[in-house]
Amino acid sequence: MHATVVSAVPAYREPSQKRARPILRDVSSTTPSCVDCGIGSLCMPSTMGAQDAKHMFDELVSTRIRLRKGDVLFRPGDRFTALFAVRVGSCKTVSMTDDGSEQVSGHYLPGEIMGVEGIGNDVHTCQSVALEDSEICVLPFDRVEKLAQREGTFQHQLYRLMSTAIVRERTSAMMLGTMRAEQRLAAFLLDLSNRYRARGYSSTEFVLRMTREEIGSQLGLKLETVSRLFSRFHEEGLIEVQGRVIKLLDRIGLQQLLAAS
Amino acid sequence: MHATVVSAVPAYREPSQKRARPILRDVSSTTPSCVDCGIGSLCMPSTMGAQDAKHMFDELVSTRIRLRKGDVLFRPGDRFTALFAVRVGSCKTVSMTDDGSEQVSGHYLPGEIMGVEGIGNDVHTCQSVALEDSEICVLPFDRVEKLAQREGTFQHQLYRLMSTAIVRERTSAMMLGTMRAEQRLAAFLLDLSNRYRARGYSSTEFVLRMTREEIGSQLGLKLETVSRLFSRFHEEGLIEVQGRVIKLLDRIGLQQLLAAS
DNA sequence: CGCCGTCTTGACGAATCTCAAATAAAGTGG
DNA sequence: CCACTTTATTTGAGATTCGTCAAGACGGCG
Repeated sequence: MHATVVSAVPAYREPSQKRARPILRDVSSTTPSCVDCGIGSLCMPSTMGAQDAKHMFDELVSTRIRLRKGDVLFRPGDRFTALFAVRVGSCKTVSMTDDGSEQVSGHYLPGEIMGVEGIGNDVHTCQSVALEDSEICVLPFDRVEKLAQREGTFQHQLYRLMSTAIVRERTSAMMLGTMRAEQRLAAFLLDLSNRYRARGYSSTEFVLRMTREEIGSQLGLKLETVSRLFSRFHEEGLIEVQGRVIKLLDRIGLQQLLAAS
Repeated sequence: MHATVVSAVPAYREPSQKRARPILRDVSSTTPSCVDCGIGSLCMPSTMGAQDAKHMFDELVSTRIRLRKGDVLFRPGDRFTALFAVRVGSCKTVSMTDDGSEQVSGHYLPGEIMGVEGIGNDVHTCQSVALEDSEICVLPFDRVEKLAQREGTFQHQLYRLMSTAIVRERTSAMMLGTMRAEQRLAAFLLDLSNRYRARGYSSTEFVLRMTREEIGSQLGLKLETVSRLFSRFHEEGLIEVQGRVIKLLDRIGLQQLLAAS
């Protein structure tokens, strides 16, 4: 929809898709440093001590950006200059095929890092959009690179970050290639549940930040199919659904769905 | 099928899946160096001069391995110690979901590098199998790492390699999520054609090294569907099929298939 | 309170899978 | 090199899954 190419850092100020928005605020001065960040060492699962990791991050994070729901953090074609860590809130990434169709390709929770696919190509290849009001830590890549060069441990974390991204994409390709609709949705819910648990949130009750259409897009399904499946899972006593509020009632049952042929 | 975990380098000697095979020969001494390798700078699309790149590679390649069709280069769980560049032949990678289903996740031609997903996790997460008798260059990762540390340009190549892998996986997820069967197969053929052209082979006539089942697995389709589509493409004058020998007759037509809703 | 985006549900149709059988090709042992 | 065995491919018929189209309900926001 937008073709404008802008640098996302440090003074990113692109308006949202739907309406004019105030300039995104740099909230660095008003927020605590990485050392006190509640995310802990989730940002990069670390073999370093948590404290070491956090100090490193303090060195890396240049600014923080506040996004409002629907705001775009970066788009395809934007020059890659930084990685982005979700601090608060959540984002989706949307990719496009050459022929123009779009698909939700990623979903990022606090502590997860976006933009990795841009390393090495110097441009972003997808669009990142806030699913709710969010706060994003900006990690300028030149700093990341310098630190990686100086600190072998950190270099390894960077490799790990990229490997993880490869494995994540591959997992999602596997899901789309081998699973039926109900299995994909069950896998989606279980994955979400696990990631919430890892962040200290409830793993059995959470709010979906994506619409049925966005979930469907990520899973290669139509929104009606997603809706029907939620209803069916509900009937079968696997989950409880109230709009976007989900309760997992029978985790084992969901896991069995996955195993079933 | 096999659970044995072995180090793939330098003396990899796993028998094939079906029958005992002679120990894989290290053919380093009998083959020319990277400088003379016909692949040119394809191994890592490079911003360096081709000569520089080749010399670097000479420094990196420890041994070469000869695989016979069906031989396994590495498996999930194998310790990651090296990257593998296809020199001659071709390989597939096969990934497994937690519930045990398999899918072909990658297809590597001469000059392409396998094993990237193992960087950072220290284990391989998929299985690599030769689709035909092949020759593989082994790039021990400690050497890669050292060179990357010393040479900024090469470090960047390494990042690029990993980014490319991310984008490749994402592209394949997009295909599976948004395209219909005929579009997936058309995209598969066009991609193959482009990659053969980039290697100086005919882009209009080539031999498929995968079975219908393997192609289907990669595209999230059943072998019968792949077979039917080949027949239909043939009827429609898009391609000519003789078993695994494919001629592209109407590239435009195939591309139009992709664009079509 | 009414509008608009989102969600649910039904009926129908198309795409793809499953099962089955025949044919073709490739690999094996003599 | 041939005969035999095994594996791969093609093709058909019918079943299943999921998408499409359409209508109505729900819910949040101005």
